Amino acid sequence: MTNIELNGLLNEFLTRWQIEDIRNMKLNDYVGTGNRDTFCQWVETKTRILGSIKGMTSIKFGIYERKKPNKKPKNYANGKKHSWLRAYGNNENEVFENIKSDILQIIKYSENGNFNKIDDILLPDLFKWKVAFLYSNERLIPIFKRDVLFSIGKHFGLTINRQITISQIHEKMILYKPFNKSVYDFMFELYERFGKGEDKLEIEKEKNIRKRKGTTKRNTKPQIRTTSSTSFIVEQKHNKIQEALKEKLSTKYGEENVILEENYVDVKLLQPDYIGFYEVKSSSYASQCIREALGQVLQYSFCDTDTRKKKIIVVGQYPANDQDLGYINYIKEKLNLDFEYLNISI
DNA sequence: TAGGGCTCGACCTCAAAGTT
DNA sequence: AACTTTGAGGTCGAGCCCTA
Repeated sequence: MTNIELNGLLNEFLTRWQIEDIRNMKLNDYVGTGNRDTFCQWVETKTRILGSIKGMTSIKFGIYERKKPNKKPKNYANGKKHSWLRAYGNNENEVFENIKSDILQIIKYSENGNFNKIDDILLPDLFKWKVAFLYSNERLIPIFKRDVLFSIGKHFGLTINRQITISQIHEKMILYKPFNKSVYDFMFELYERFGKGEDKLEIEKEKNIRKRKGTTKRNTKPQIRTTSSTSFIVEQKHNKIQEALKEKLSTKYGEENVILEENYVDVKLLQPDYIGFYEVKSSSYASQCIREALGQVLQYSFCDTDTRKKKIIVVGQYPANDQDLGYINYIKEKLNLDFEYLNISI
């Protein structure tokens, strides 16, 4: 499974389960026996290769449909067909609405990078952090098993006691992710070191399964969809950032000085003493945005015939972290460019 | 080619350990 | 003490391969 394929699977998930789909979701779209297209099926099984949350029972979803309606587990609340965590309410509908609103919260927090707020959500860790990962724009490392997380946390210098939160460990992992490695590469690396023996086996097994399946018809389908869905998601994000940037610049400099999409330049800003070329990128890390944008922007500013001074600004969604800043300074130094990185949150 | 045996994944139950 | 989390393990059925 290459990074591109993993990324394609993620985008397939995000295309199938957009926020609107979740808002409109009914209980039987969420969990259900025999239905392969439920949200929980996607999170647990279809995207298993993006970080497994197999192991615990279906109660990790907060509510599940029992295969044998008559066998009622005594630890949970039971309806005719469903069982759920008592804390979520007294009947199926109430419980499901509460869980749905929690899931929407998780997605919102995750998209905005407010990972510490996710700790307080009632759903079991395994499931809620997988959901968070899927919507995090690859800004979490997909490792979810408690013990493995604890070993990793310890390795990164955290004191593991009962006060430690999962988000703290995730923040550490993100911090230590080398910027030239994908979250999946880093996940495999960490799992190699900190996953227990049996877990390693499971991953090996999965790898083999994927390899074998790679040649069958079944696997070509998602790959074909991959390309289109990738650009779909990326485009959506790009447009959102571009809109937000335009708003911000218009407010500050006046609408008449902000030009969209002229000669393929995402946003151009006209000022008496300079022209700003803004190139918008949707990647998850500042360094990546810069890498993708620089060539383009240099060319635009070179081709523009205006004699005013030219400023180049690469725009991404997230603030630059320490590694990104190092990269930015390096480029500035080496290339002697009037160049900035700007983040616009959406 | 029917059917026995086997494996594997999916789903589920149980109970111990942990938490509040 | 009551409830939640978690690992271990059981059951079921689909799919595969082998053999009569």
